[in-house]
Amino acid sequence: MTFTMRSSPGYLVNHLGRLFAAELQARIRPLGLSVGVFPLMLQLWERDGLTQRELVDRLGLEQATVANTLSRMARDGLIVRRGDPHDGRIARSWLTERGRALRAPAVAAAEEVNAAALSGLSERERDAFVQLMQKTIAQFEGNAAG
Amino acid sequence: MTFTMRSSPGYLVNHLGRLFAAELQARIRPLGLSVGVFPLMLQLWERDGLTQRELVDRLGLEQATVANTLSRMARDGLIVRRGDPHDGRIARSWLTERGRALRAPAVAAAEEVNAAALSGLSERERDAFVQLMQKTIAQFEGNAAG
DNA sequence: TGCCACTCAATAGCGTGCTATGCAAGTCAC
DNA sequence: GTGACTTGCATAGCACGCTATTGAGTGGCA
Repeated sequence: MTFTMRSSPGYLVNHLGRLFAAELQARIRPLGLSVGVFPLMLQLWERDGLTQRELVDRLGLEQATVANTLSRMARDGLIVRRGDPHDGRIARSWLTERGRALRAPAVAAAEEVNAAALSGLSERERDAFVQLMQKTIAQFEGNAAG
Repeated sequence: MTFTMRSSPGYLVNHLGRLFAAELQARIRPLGLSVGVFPLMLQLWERDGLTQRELVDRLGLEQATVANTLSRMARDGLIVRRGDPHDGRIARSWLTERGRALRAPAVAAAEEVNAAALSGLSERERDAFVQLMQKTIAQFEGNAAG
């Protein structure tokens, strides 16, 4: 059994990830969003005023990555960062009006991308696909920490 | 049906891609390789002396990405680039001895990552997973060009 | 022959991820 | 209360992907 890219799960998942990201990028760019900020926005739309640490824990990104992304988001007027009155180390991120207003169109865009990408699969296959990914992610995160 | 990250194929595939990449990175770093060069090395191990254009076509990356990656590979002594004697525009990439020697351990590392990642799935599930990814990739590439 | 269009590759500039490091603020031991 | 540890965030520097632009070489055609 020789190793080939086209049958390597690692390669396939990365390649597919790029395709998804490019498609989403194209659809949310007109809104002034980009793929990197999207997961952060999802969290903040859910609940405002999170700390950087909380975002790191929820998203599985590194602290430095979140710090950089928040900086861009602040620069682009999606959020404002304000210190916590009780703990001087903490900076909480709050959506601006503009950031808040993007929720519906952005989520719609993401749903469109998902639907288009999986349009060649049956309902059953789609569910299986999602479950296989969740299971594999759990496998990774079950090992070394999370 | 509300939108959630944990059930969004796009988010899952990207998250899983990062996990795979991190795991592979950790295993091939001791060899002096990184995840970005890996697909290019696979092509060159298969056949030496490819042009940048040929690599772009085989890998579905942008020309600029391949150019940058080849530069790093040359800097790190994995390849040498030599012009084509018949066409002055073309630069072909040739593996160095060192680059050539890394094939076996690098492929072994990738196979280990795949095996570890999918160790929680049955044989049947693994096959289904790979097929679902191939099918979804084909769906994407079937649309706008390839 | 001389020009134009095309192709190939390099480069600039940026987003998004990482590791490593530093600093300021809080906390705990004593 | 002081010193040491911990926690939260920022920054530097790099890999790796992208778009856009540039420049050099080829080839066709008037």
